[in-house]
Amino acid sequence: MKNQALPTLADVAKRAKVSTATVSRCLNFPDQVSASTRDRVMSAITELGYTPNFGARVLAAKRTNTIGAIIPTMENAIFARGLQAFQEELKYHGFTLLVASSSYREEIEEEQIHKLVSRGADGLLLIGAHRSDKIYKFLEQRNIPVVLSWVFRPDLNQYSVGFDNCEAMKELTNKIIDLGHKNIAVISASMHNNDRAYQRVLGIKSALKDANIEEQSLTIYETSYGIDEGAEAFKKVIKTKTRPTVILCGNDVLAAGAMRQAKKMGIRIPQDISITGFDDLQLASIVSPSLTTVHVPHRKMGKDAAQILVNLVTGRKVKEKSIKLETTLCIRESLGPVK
Amino acid sequence: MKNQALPTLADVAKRAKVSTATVSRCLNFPDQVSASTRDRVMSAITELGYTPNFGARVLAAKRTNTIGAIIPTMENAIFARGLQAFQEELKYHGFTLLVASSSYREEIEEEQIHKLVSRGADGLLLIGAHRSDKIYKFLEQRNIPVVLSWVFRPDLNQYSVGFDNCEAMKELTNKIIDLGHKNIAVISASMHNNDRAYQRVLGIKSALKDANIEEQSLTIYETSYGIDEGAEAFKKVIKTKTRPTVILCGNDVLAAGAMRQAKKMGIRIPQDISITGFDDLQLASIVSPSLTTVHVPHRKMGKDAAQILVNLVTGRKVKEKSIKLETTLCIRESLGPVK
DNA sequence: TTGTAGGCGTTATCAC
DNA sequence: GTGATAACGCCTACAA
Repeated sequence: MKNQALPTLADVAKRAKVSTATVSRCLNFPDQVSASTRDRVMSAITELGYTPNFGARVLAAKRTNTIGAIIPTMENAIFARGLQAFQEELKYHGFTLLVASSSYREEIEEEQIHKLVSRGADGLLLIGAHRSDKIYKFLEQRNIPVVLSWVFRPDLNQYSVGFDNCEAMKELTNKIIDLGHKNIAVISASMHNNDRAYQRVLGIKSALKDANIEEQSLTIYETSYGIDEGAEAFKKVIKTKTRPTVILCGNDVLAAGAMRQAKKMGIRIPQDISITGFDDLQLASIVSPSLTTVHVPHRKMGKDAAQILVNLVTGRKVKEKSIKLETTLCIRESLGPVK
Repeated sequence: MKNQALPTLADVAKRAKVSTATVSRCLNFPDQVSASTRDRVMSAITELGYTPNFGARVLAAKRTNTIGAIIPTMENAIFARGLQAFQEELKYHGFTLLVASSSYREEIEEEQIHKLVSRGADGLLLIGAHRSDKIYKFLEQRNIPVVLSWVFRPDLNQYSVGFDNCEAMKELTNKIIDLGHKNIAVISASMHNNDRAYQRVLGIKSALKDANIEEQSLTIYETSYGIDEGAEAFKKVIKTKTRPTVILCGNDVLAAGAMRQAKKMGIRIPQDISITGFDDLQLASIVSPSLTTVHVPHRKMGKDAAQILVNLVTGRKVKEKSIKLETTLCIRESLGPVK
């Protein structure tokens, strides 16, 4: 009852009075078959409501036309949007996307990588570069092409398409220093296993150094992803001895939380304190005051990553190992000069 | 070169000096195997870096422990968040999630349904109820359990877990009428193939009727999903002869767009015009004025849907065909009394 | 252009 | 507890 037999290739073949090989060809290489038999086969297929069995097909053909992607979380709009573009491009090339999420946790990501590979993913899109050598070796041994995104890391022996997190944040920090800010606080995502967050903070430090501002005056607060987390962090950060005149947040969501909390506490932005984000989510231009942030070319990143992966998987050459995309500063109302 | 042979069950068996059957048992029913041989097999597995071949497994076992989900778009946070909960619950039960998106288009959804089924999805999560009989028949014939979410539709012969879109919107509209509003405009998602949008507008009409307000005074503007679309719609709607005193938006994103445009045009919210949304995305409480909206229990919906699907797929009984979840009104600053 | 037949890596049913 | 072995549904040389 549960498994009433589904039609198979053989059923179609019988009905169309041809061999299974011919049916298979109709599906995979239609022009190797004469028009008349093809018609006969095709109508047999629709009459029977036949759908090829994916498992069998994979087993026999050894490729799946499937690309896997692992993102930290679907709840973060920036990944979702990049992935949408990635998927559209894959589809255009006849590939299917398999998504998994890691909840920002390294061991879960490894688990998901194994799962996607065992499901026959022909290639993988991963976010960021921080992961164990072991897992990179595993993928190499399995001959599974990997593209890292959200980072530009020519220093690593991996394909990557993304932007320089360090440089982007440094640029923003320079701007902030120009405005006279010296007491700077940072609300960052956990840097431990997140090289994007780490690099961003690195960018801040580098800018400070260039400006001869001592690192001592830099308060860094690490927290996890979320609006409430941003708000909570703001509470903490605001009470450091020398109150910061600006808070650089590692992403827009943390910044939105910080802004919410500031308002709640009657602290005016940017008059009393400036706040900046990173990502340029839609919400950045909607909140008021509008949020100063760094625009990330998520759609282009997704599309480029898809193209590279398709090329790698189909055995074509890929010129550059790493593609660098530009970010742009979005100076909006939430950043003002220090008084 | 491309496909250096991966270790198979047979390789493991040889190395552990047992039969393939035993290795298979170690993997699937460990306690049917003696501890000593199990240890031997397990170490052989790690030494070889063996991973089971998914395709072969599916072919032989006829089930995939995979549930498919098709959402309109990953870019809409509300779906992404519901899906996250859905996925967590599935994982807890040992199932894997396969996601696809339809771009709000019926024919693409059908295509994706076929794809997921051919990939061996044991069950399917779909959003809303609007789709052809043909596709429902297809799924029934294939014996694939389906759960609809985002809607509560006891009138249909399908499992569903969600809320009553009509009732929820009616409740909000009643509140609005209480505040004295009579000139009402609606910015809705396209209703053509979207029963959630359709039902929401139905709720508005129903409330008007109950209050003896003639439908003539109701302006409905349909548009597609997006902030910019909401802004554009606002421009149009605001210039109807009798300018509305309130605009009900079909979702928070459209509402955010409308608010942005209102500000741009110097129209004050809620003094000059009230605006409401639907979904209660995080942005609803962050924008200012904060957005009056309807809270949707997305996480519970995802979790419940996962549980039902797991039960159906594993052949267990499911008591109720439709589960109704409650929505809650979130009255915030963007809604005021009519002057 | 079409057909034959072997094999892909597992699972599961038997015996032993 | 363990081992043979027959499916599972499709692809793809190789032949015709």
